Amino acid sequence: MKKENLKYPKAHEQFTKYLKREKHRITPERFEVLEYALDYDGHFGADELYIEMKNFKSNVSRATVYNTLELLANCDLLAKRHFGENKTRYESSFNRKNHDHLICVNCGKIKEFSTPKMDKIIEEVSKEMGFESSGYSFNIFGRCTNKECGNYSDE
Amino acid sequence: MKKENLKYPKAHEQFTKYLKREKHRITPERFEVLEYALDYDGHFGADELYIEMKNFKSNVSRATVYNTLELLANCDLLAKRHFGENKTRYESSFNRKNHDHLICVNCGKIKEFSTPKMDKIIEEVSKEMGFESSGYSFNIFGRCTNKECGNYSDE
DNA sequence: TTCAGTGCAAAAACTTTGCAGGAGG
DNA sequence: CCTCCTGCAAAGTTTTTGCACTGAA
Repeated sequence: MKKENLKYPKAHEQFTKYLKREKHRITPERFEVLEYALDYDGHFGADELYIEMKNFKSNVSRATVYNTLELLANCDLLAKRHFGENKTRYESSFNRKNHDHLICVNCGKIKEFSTPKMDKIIEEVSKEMGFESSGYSFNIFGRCTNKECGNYSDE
Repeated sequence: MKKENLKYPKAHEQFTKYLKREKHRITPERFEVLEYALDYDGHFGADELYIEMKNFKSNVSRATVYNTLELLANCDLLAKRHFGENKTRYESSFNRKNHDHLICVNCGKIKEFSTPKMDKIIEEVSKEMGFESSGYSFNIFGRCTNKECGNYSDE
């Protein structure tokens, strides 16, 4: 069941431009992955998205999902994340501002935050170390201090 | 070939204390992993260390290496790292000060840096978000700007 | 027409688990 | 003596690869 009407025309356009520029072919499967990825609420792993798509009767293969997520990350429609597990997670970065993460090691919840100070630090460090930065990851691990945190589920 | 003379008596002591406190048994295998881990130059994965130990005719099993590295991380003799690959890396944090990492996406090299500003940011964010922080990871990705960077090897 | 992209399944890379036997406390 | 720990191998998880076929340009 392919989706007929595009929910994210701007994202489609951006992806199309990228694919042309990098001389990748424009295929319906790639746009199908795009739609599901942007629809996904929160962070997801490649295999999770694949399963989700299978549940909705999509025929896109696992290999294509992995391949396409990589492309979507390359053109900044998705952001790659690593939260200390041995798997790559993605999240939509389409029309969202940059942010970093607080990860509760007790309940597993992930909160977002952002601070303008990071940019300055990265700039300073890069200059000092002879480095041209293209991205970063900043995760704080710890525990929520609110009451409802307590029932750990490892996701 | 077990190592007969201990290269890291202080670390042994610290590990022993931890094992007793947490009611884990004190076994020669665990100390053997400790020695190899602290001897390792730079960051390493669990399996890498296992192979290294095998090469030196150690009989310690894979499961024990994985288990022991986890224990060593828990008592702060090692630090766990995730550099955007889907594997856990460790590095000695015994007698070393905290530091963050610059990762060259071109040549794979990892440089270390540290800045006192991170502590302040973490404190501020934690207070603001209702969070009790116990650790963090901060990696900057980009490219070295020096000449010898150019031959990418994915390690 | 051509070759990159696809689907599928098999393999790879890393980690965890089950089990039986052995040693630490 | 009672478990916890160990070694081994098997299984689990996530990602990548090989191959034959298809469809975008």
